[in-house]
Amino acid sequence: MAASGARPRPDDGRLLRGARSRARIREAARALFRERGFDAATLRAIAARAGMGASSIYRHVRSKHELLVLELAELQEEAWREFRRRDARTTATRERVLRFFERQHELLARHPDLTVIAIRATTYPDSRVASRALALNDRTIGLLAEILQGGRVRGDLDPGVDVLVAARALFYGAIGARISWANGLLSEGACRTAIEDTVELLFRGLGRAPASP
Amino acid sequence: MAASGARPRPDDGRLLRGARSRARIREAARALFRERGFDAATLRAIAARAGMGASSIYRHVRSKHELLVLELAELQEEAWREFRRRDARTTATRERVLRFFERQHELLARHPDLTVIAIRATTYPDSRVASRALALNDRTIGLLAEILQGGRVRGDLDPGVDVLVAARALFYGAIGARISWANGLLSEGACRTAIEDTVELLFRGLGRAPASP
DNA sequence: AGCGCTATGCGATCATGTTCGCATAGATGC
DNA sequence: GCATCTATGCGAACATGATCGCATAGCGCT
Repeated sequence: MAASGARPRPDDGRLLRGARSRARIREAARALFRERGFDAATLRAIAARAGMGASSIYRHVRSKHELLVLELAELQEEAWREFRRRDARTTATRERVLRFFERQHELLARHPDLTVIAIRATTYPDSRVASRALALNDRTIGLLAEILQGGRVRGDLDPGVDVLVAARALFYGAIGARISWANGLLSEGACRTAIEDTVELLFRGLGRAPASP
Repeated sequence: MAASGARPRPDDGRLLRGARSRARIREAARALFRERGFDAATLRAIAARAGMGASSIYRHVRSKHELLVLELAELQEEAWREFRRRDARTTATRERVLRFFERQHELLARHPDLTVIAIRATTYPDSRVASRALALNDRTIGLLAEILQGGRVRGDLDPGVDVLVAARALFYGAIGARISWANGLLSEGACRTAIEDTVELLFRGLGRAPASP
């Protein structure tokens, strides 16, 4: 593992070689994930494309799922950039939330496979991978909470709600729709509609009596 | 596969033997899942306990995950029985929903492993398994929708809400909390609280203006 | 140059879910 | 009773993610 201990010379030739190898591995993995999907992208194939033996990959990565997490982190970054580029803090909170899910969905829809496997990664015994996947989720939940909080201080939302709980509910509602979509039970449009419906529902609430404590 | 073609004699000795084998396999699988967890319950170990070779299992089951689905279906049944036993249709809808999640959680808490793997099963390439796992989810969503619908006709709920959307939101909210719990990020109590909070939130709604269309 | 040390790489090997070809036993038809 | 068919079972083999022990190379130190 390259990340441990003191590293006096960052220009150590070996470390540079390692960094280049890591880059090649990630590139190969990304390409193969997109070409064949996660499961069909064999470690041996990734290794071959990266120009090395399969076992060498484990010098740089703890498991195949870790490669996935790296890829997911990048996708998340991309979705966020796109969202932030167009986002205005003054927009109605509900709109902002909807826009966010739109951006996210735009990206995930291009990689249905990864969407599903991301969820799978969350269920793996290797707690390293699972918690990193969950951390990604938490980041998204955090962003949603931030949006909601903005709305709350602006008086856009019921001040009594816990924004974190709400953000979680929104997030997992979206996940649920995407699982169905990724399994072919929902068309892409229906998935988007389902997410919108969930947002709508959360804003309106189920109860008849509105602000009854 | 035993389920195909005509079966003139249901007392066919071979079929009986097959049925007994299936029963042994399921019993062995259940025991080992609980003793060691799904991943650590090797197919070869299951086979050994069932008194047969590993490959023979595949005469009765399409994959290891199918054994899981069988087990999950049984757990679901158990949770429902318990819920129905104590449920009264006249109770407040929110209470009923909370009680349902309580029963479900009681059971799942005894099998944290299965909780997680059930989600994983939902992400599997073998669409047979994935859709069966999803079907179980849909059943639960259906029950929740039924509860909500009962509340709606009784005037307990805002008549404008789509009970199915709401049921899904509730269900996936619970799933989200359980994923965190199963990964050790949430204590069991915190998981229950999180689910309750989600229910609470859904009933109250985020928006400030209550019944605005 | 020589000696350790560490990062990297590799082939053999393992564990495990799954598939395959073959064997057996029970049923059916003649 | 024999041929045939089918449900069941088995051991060998396969694919693949992961591990292990050993080799190599680049670095620092003397």
